[in-house]
Amino acid sequence: MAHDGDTRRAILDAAQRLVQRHGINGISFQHVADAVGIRKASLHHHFATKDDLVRALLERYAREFLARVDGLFQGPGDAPGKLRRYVGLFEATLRDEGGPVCLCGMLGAELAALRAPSVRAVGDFYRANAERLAALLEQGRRDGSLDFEGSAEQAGWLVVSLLEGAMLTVRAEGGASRFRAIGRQLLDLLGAP
Amino acid sequence: MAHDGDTRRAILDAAQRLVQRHGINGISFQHVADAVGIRKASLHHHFATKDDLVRALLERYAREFLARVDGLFQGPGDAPGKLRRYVGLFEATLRDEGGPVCLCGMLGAELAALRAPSVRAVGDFYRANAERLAALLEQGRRDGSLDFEGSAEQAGWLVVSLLEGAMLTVRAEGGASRFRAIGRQLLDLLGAP
DNA sequence: GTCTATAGCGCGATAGAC
DNA sequence: GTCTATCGCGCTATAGAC
Repeated sequence: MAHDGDTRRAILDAAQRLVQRHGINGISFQHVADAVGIRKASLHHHFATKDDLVRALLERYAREFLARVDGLFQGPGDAPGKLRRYVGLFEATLRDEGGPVCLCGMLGAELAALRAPSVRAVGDFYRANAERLAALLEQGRRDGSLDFEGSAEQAGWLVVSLLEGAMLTVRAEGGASRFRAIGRQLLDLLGAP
Repeated sequence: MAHDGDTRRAILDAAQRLVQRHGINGISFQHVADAVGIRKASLHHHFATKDDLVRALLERYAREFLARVDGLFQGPGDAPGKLRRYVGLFEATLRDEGGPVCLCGMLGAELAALRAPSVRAVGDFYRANAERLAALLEQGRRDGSLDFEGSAEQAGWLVVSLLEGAMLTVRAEGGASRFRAIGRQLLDLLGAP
């Protein structure tokens, strides 16, 4: 590799894909090294322990995903349209080869294998999404483009839990088309036109 | 042990608790044997391979959970009340010590580690729940005790995905109280009084 | 920064005594 | 049916040459 940063990025890319499919307990340094095309010892040079790798994966994933969400929510369009495209962010992941799910959905299931800082990072990711959704839902309800009962804050948490859960369940039954149908049903329940 | 069936049941009980907390990739025969108080080799006498153990766990879990659902849905009460108690079935699991989740929610995340028959068993569990929920939701909408947009079938899938997802996400952020709040929000969105 | 080699341990699974 | 002992392998992590 020409630059050290290139190898580091290649490792994170390969590791993320593998964890999204198999989980952190389902992969090893050997699997990641094989996918990158380097030796196991070289991987340890960039990430000394598995925990270091997990923390780097979580940091990058949350930063990039939330940047996309902010770009979407702060851009033009009404609340229902933004919600549809938000669901599309998850759906795009699911359509990739090998049935990957949201990194934080997978690690949420394997929470017992994570150290406290990573547990917090997973929870922070859920919370950051729920808060952004709550603001969007409240705005949509105020301007009349959405119509639903209950608090926008709890509705935001419901949307996060639903999308994380749907990514996991549809791999066993229904696939991406079922995920799309669940996304449409969610918009129906939130009173989107 | 007096009867062989007692040991078998003790193994299944211990293994289920461990898998619900750590996942199938997060436990070993050694962990299960320690929890039961027998040796690893004795465990292999009852379940020759890990796959045999997983299949037995799935068979028993689905049978017992769906029996509870059927008893609930076929009993007295209106649709909103039955839905509330259905959510309570999941909530009861979550309140136990050590943060266990639905066995099939956990195994849905670790689907890549399962053989085809177990993958089918997980999908069948989701489907069985979604179908029972769809019938209940449709009945509630017809008798006016529920009020929501979209197809009851898709709404059933939404409820399953939401509850499986919420069990996983609230372990990282919010705990059982957040799960209850999400359950209430779901009933709001479905037009329950 | 990448490599070969290896330490030290836990894993699933099996053999065979009692 | 439960046990001790062990096989062969994969794991995380490290040492040290290049």
